[in-house]
Amino acid sequence: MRSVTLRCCTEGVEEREVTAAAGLLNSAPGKERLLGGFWNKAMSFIPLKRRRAGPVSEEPLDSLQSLFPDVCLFLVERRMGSARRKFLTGLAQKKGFCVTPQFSDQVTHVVSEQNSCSEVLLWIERQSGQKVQPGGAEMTPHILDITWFTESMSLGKPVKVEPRHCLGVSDSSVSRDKATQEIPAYGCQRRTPLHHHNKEITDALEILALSASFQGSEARFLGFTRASSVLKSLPFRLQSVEEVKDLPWCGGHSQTVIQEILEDGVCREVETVKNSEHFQSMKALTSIFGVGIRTADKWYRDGVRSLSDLNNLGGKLTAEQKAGLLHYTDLQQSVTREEAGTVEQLIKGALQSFVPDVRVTMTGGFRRGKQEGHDVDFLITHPDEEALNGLLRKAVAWLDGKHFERELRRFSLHVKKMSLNSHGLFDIQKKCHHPATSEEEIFAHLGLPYVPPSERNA
DNA sequence: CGGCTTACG
DNA sequence: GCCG
DNA sequence: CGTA
Repeated sequence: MRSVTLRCCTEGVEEREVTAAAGLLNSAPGKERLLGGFWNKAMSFIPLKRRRAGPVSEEPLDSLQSLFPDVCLFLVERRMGSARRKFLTGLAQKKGFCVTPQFSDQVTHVVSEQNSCSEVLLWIERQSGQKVQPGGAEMTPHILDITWFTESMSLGKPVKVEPRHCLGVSDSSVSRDKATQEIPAYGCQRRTPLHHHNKEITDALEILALSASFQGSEARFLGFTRASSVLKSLPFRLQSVEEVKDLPWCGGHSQTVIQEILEDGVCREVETVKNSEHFQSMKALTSIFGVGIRTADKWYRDGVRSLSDLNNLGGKLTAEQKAGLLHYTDLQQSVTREEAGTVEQLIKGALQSFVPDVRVTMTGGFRRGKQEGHDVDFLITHPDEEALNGLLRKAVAWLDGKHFERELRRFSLHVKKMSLNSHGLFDIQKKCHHPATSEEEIFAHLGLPYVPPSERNA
């Protein structure tokens, strides 16, 4: 096992991390040290005296009357889930929209997420017993995608209904051609499951990405990584290279790779890279904690090829690298999901014996559904801070999945002109922070459909 | 042809 | 490497 | 420069 990372948030204190040293859990004294080691540090972030949760100014319901009398929303809970529906309802009400919990003929805008039009109609009919006829008589509701909702929330008023917001009237009228479906360009606009249909190809592209980074080209690394990410989000298995011609990021070089894998099962360039001494050495050397590309490459030019060659390097190692080498095998061990769960219970139980209302949430790879990982991430939070500062900082920490997070920040900056940093969203042009209290609100404010953690493996 | 996440130790 |  |  590699490490346990805790992000600790408390009132008035910047988010801080405490990382326990590696391999401790495996030994009996290790457990002691695991808890003892970062324990005091972790506890020191939590106020000794529990502050009373401050007077939370609950907005009275009658102040939430609709600003838009001719608009009545109904949110379809199917595939949205009650928690998210509740959240979106609150968001809309805060912005002055009327949202009805029950479908009725008062409803003007039906909003759904991940349902087809016919699914929505069927669902409403079964739930409410009412027949809905979209596009028929003039007083019938719009059947809309969540995009209409998020755009309206961004603007603070109902946007004009456009064809792109509407779910197709009949499923057959919508093109079902899998090759022509629009795949958005940013990873944070797509759902990316951990397990997908084109692993052979994405593995190949990721080898080339890694190789590019070993050659010092972060840019080419990104190129291959984005191509790989797009293919991970495809809901089907590629059969021909033609199918990627219109996909973002799948340009000439990537297409060559894809075609070769599809036709021969292997790609010549990828095999060459995998067999190359530089690639193998760089992979071995950078696997040492504290050794990055620059150091590894310098060592390579000095003739170092493997870990054992490092003994001849003598004192040329930094303290961190010596530690990295010392704990090398420990650090290489991986943790199973079950072990992570055990650690979670261990930490949760122990922490809560001190401070009853502390909350422990697992984040990182396991939250995204991975069965194995090289570290376990937790977020430790305390209600005092939640009441005061909201959940945003934690939310940002939740937006994991390295590439996903990177894409989210790039989208935020380039499309929305907002910087997404550890303090939340900062509007560059208006020079102001946007009040956001949860992970979902970040997506909403960026006008993005919500992507659950398990689909952030971009 | 410029740009490619962000912050921290 | 790929896009705007 | 390295880590996440």
